[in-house]
Parts: sequence; structure tokens; C-alpha cells
Amino acid sequence: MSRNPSRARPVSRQVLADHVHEAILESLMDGRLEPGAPISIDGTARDLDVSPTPVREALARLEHTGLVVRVALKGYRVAPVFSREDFAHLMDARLVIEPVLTRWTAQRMFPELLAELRKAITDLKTAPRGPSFAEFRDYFEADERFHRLIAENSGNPFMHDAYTALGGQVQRFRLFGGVGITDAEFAIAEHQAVFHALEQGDPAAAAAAMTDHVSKVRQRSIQDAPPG
Amino acid sequence: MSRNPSRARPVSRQVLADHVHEAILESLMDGRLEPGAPISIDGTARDLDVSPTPVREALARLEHTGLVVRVALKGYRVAPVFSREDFAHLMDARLVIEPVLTRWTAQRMFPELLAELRKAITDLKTAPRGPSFAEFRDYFEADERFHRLIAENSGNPFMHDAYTALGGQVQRFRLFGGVGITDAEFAIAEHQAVFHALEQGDPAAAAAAMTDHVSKVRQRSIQDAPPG
DNA sequence: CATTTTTGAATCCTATGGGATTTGCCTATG
DNA sequence: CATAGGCAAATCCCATAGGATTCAAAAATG
Repeated sequence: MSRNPSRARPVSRQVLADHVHEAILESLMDGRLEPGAPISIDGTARDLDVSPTPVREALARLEHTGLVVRVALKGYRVAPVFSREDFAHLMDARLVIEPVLTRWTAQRMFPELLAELRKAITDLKTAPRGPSFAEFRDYFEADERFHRLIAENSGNPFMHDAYTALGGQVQRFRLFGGVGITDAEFAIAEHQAVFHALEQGDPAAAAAAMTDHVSKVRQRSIQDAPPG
Repeated sequence: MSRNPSRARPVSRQVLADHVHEAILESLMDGRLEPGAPISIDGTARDLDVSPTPVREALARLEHTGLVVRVALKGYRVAPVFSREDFAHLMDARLVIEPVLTRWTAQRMFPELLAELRKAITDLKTAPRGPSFAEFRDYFEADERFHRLIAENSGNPFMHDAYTALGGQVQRFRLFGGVGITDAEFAIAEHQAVFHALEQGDPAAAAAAMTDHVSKVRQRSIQDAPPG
């Protein structure tokens, strides 16, 4: 018995399809793959130096998230850009789901979570926000992390699923919607309001602060967003 | 020009993976595959007389729905049965999402939708409800269809996605949660209340009726459900 | 020149094969 | 009897190959 007896296996071994899935998701999330861009199965297989089989499996998983779209016999593409109407719908959905998640999470706060949220807020404030769009990566990442932490800790796995169905789209809009760059100062203050309510363990205030934040994001973005 | 010029192709051709996906989903939804049962890739490939490749793709899609679970190198299984706590969480999530969908749909009612909803209600009332569990298939199907029609017509695709993330689980619970058989009379009346509010085009009443329905389903089921 | 046809490359889709891993069973051992 | 070890079948995982389809650009036609 040369192996660790308490945990015979690291945790759960990964197969190639898992790595491919992560690689594509990363390219999607940090903006390397732009909306509408084709994702060739054989091509990414060559790029990643694997066979097409695990690539097909990874893309099939992603299809269900709405981040990529598939047309039979034609292949996969990154989901197209949002129209202004799509954006409004996305924000309406967030307004239903995120305040509830925030309320529930506020009822279950624990020190480690508070620390992680605090770090996300700090990262949000200190992230460099250069003039170029690519320099917002860290800022967007911290923003996404803050919302995700809240969604993950509501205690309700089904509502978490409902959030993740939206979360990817939100992140994609951050990258390609053209917003989030100009309103950082406002957004940071709104995030802090949510954080403070969570810190106090006040569910009603936390939910209200989240509602306020999302609805203001909606307002600002619909004004600023390019026509579409 | 021998082909129809307005629609060169039927609609969108299907590939084998699509058929496999449908076949597995059907087995899942009508109860042929019980919770926890293994779904062998090579085995279903033999059953359906295809190669394992499209089966892998179909299962990868299903994995993200939560209806099947996958362990690397061990394979896929039908998701395990719900605990009583899981059920409560699922109903809490429905209570957030379904009333909103109902309100929005009530604002967009049109004759065809009303007719389809009316048919679902009729089917619900006339479906045979024998003593055995298998004889509830049609009843469950009509129930699922009623809720799905509302979710599909809210006008917000993102909220629809959030619902479908739950919908499959709800249907699975109908089949294996041991409820829904004893409370049919109550449930039919509650569905009718939702339908009447929709018929009147009264969003607030429709949302309230849906809230009433789901919360009562929750109450009844938690009482009746077997311990777990 | 505009439109259609053809041609070839790229890509999708799926069957096949085989190495790696798991699982069940059978045997051996204490 | 309980446990450990080993073997065989089943299964997962992935690379490969080739037929089917799409796409784009060249060639042909009017």
C-alpha cells in the first residue's frame, strides 16, 4: 500500500474532456473568443493537441449553458452579442433571482465567507482600470466573484443552478456589452452597500441593496449601451 | 431549382446525438430509468444501435441539467433520489421563479396559448388515475405541460432557462417522490385557479394563484413524503 | 457582367479499435 | 468466517479514419 490510505485518490480524477471544457470556458470568459466566432471541433482539437472526441464532449456540455450555440452539421459558435432587449431581459431575470439569493445568504453568514467577500470588494477597488478594455479583466473577475460567492452560499442548490444559468451570460455581457467600464465608481459603492448589509447579517437590507445595485446597473447600461 | 425556395431545408436536420438525447431524456422523464440507475455508454449504444460517440455527446448535454450525474472513469448514473431537504429547496426555488413567470405570461396572453392551457387543464382532469403509479403518466405529463407552457411564454428567455433548470427535477420528483398521486383533486383545483386568472389576464391574481399552488404542493408533499 | 455550376478544402459526424480503469467474482490466506 | 489478492469481463476514455456535408472560390454559362 504505497498510497495514502485515507484518501486513496486525489479527489476525483480528471479526464481530457474536463481539461478541454475548462480551456474553452476560460477563453469564453476572459474575452479571447468573441461573440459569433466559430469554434471548430477539429481546430480546437489540433490547438489543444487532443482528438476531436473530448472536444465534442466539452462543447456539448457548454451548449446547455447558452454560452455557445450549435447548429447540426454546421458546428458550434460563441453565442451572438446581446441586443438591448436581451440585456433588459437578463437584468429582469437577475432582479428576480439575485436579491433572493442575497437574502438567504445573509441568513447564513460565516467568517470565512465574509472574508472572501471582503477580499472581492478590495480587489474590485484596487483592480487597475486602464483605458483599454482588456485591462478590465481583473475588475470584471472580482465583480463576477462577488456575485458568485453570494449565489454559492445561499444554501439552496437549485437557486444556485438558476443563477449559474444566468451568471455566464452576465459575465459575457460585462466583456462585450460595452458597459462596466464607465460606471465602476458607482458599482463599487453599490457593492459595498450589499457587503455591509451582509456583514450586519441583515437579510432584508442585503436583498434591498442587491435589488438597488442590479436595477441601477440596468439603468446605466441601457443608457450607455450601443444601439442594438 | 427543384427545392422549395422559401425553406430550402425542412427546419434543421438532426444528427444521431439528437435522437439519442431525446431517447434518454424520455426514459428519464417517464420513469423507465430509476434514480441511481447506471447509464452505460457502451450499453445504450448497443441498445440504440449506434456507436458510443453520439451517446457520449448526448449524456454530456444531460449532465448539465442535473438529471444525470457523472463520475470520471466510472460513468453516468441517473441522479439519486431527493431527500426531504432537497425537496424543500426545490419548492423554495419554484416559489421564487414560477409566480414571476406566471405574472409575465398573464400580461402576454393570446388565444392560442389560452387554448393550449385549457387543453392541459382538461387533460389533467380526464387523465386516468389508476391505483398504480405507472398509470399516472398522462396526469404527470399534463401537469408538466401546464407549467411549461407558462414558463415558455413569459417573454423572457433567461427566466425560461432558469425554469427549465428546475423543471426536469420537478418532473423527476413527481415520478419518484411518491407525491402527486394522493393530492390530485386539490392540485387540479389549484391549477384551475391559475388558469382562470390567466384567462382574465390578471397578472397579480395569476402570480398569487401560482404561489398558492406551489406552496400547497410543498406543504402536502412534505407531510406525505417518506422520510429521507 | 451576373448567375449558375463545379470543384476542392475544411469541417462535421460517427464507427471502430485498443489502451486504461473499474468492478465483480473467485481463490487463497490468516 | 473475514479479508486480501488476482483474474476476467465490462466499461470508460480517447485516437484514428473515412463517409457526408458545408463552404468558398474558381470556372463555366448566359
